[in-house]
Amino acid sequence: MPRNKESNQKVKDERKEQILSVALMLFATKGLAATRITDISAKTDISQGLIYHYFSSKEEIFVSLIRSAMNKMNEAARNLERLPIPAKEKIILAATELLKGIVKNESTSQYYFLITQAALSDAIPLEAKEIIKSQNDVKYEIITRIFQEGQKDGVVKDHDAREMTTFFFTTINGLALNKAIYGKKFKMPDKNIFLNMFLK
Amino acid sequence: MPRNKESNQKVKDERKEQILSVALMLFATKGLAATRITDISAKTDISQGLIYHYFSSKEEIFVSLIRSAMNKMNEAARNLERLPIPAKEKIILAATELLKGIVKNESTSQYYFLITQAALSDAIPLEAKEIIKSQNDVKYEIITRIFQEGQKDGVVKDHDAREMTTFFFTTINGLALNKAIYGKKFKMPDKNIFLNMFLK
DNA sequence: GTCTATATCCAGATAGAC
DNA sequence: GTCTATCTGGATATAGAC
Repeated sequence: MPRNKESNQKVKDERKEQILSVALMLFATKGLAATRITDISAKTDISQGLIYHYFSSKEEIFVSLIRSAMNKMNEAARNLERLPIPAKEKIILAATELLKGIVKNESTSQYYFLITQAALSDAIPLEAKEIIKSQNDVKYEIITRIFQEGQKDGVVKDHDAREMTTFFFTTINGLALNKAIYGKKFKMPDKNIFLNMFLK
Repeated sequence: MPRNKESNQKVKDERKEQILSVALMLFATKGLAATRITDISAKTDISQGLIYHYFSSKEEIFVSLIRSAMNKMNEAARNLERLPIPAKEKIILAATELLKGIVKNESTSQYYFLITQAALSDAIPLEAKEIIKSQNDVKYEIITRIFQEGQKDGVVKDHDAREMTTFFFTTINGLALNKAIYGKKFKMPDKNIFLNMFLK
């Protein structure tokens, strides 16, 4: 009965998705250690025991979220680099999309906090830390290259490109955390202030 | 025996300081929930039981740290505002000192993470959240006023002052977290890139 | 696949001796 | 003031019935 197998798989995937989405919210608002399996089970209406049918531990859920967060971000950065537009436009587009993502998409700022948490805290599965260590540089390098290209074009300021990249991501990260803290009360400031750091 | 009382008080204060300084380090690297009283007791060489002689709970230690972090920051902001120098100099001084603090002083970035954690996480004593809520605005308002003064002087860019303040602190916060993540490998970027957001 | 019940463990906090 | 020993609660993870 291949038919049944397929739909079973689908149900299984949906359950996993459901667990992951609730876990993301909880990990982002409470942290890994303070989130109990019972919290996840309550918010998903999936019994405690059943969660262990889909994931072998709380940590595995966390690692799975970190992995997909990093994949999404790197994917977006690679797509940006490939676009057939000038460097300046890429920078403006990146800033616009990232800020928009923070404002509109709940899960974006949640992902940022998850990664910050994972990178910072010792109380995090080693596997999560290693994923971040090995993949975090990807987007840094891409943006640095774009800045350098912009400098050749004469439209990007002549500071060290790598240092500008540090400001680029730390500021985005800071904003995402601020949005996570203040929620709807957070008012996104004008992106042109931000772009002043990089564009002539 | 007032003499004895005094020196007893001194020992008591020292013990409290010792507990607080270890707790700060642990809360910043593991988070509140994942830090166990036994961790604090091990690193201080103070027995578990004795810690409860000085603080009534793990949460109280945390709240105490948050309180002194907010006090220090607001104190610094107030001192800055009082200085008899032009707004532009105040802004440069603030940026310089804040970035220097992040690089030099271990505990500075630890405090930043503590506050971010406390503001973000639901798994934090209400009292800590309330301290932050009621005191966080102080430094925002001070810096906003300084930006406005600088705009009158014609040396600060004509963006909305409050929005610049948001960028000011979110970027500082982002850098502090980055420093906390990368430790000694973190290279502080040139502060002039940062100042480009605000100064003409 | 799904639930309920439970074993096991561990952390926070307390009690009580010195 | 300081320690060791202990109580107690609660959370992870498992077992076993349906």
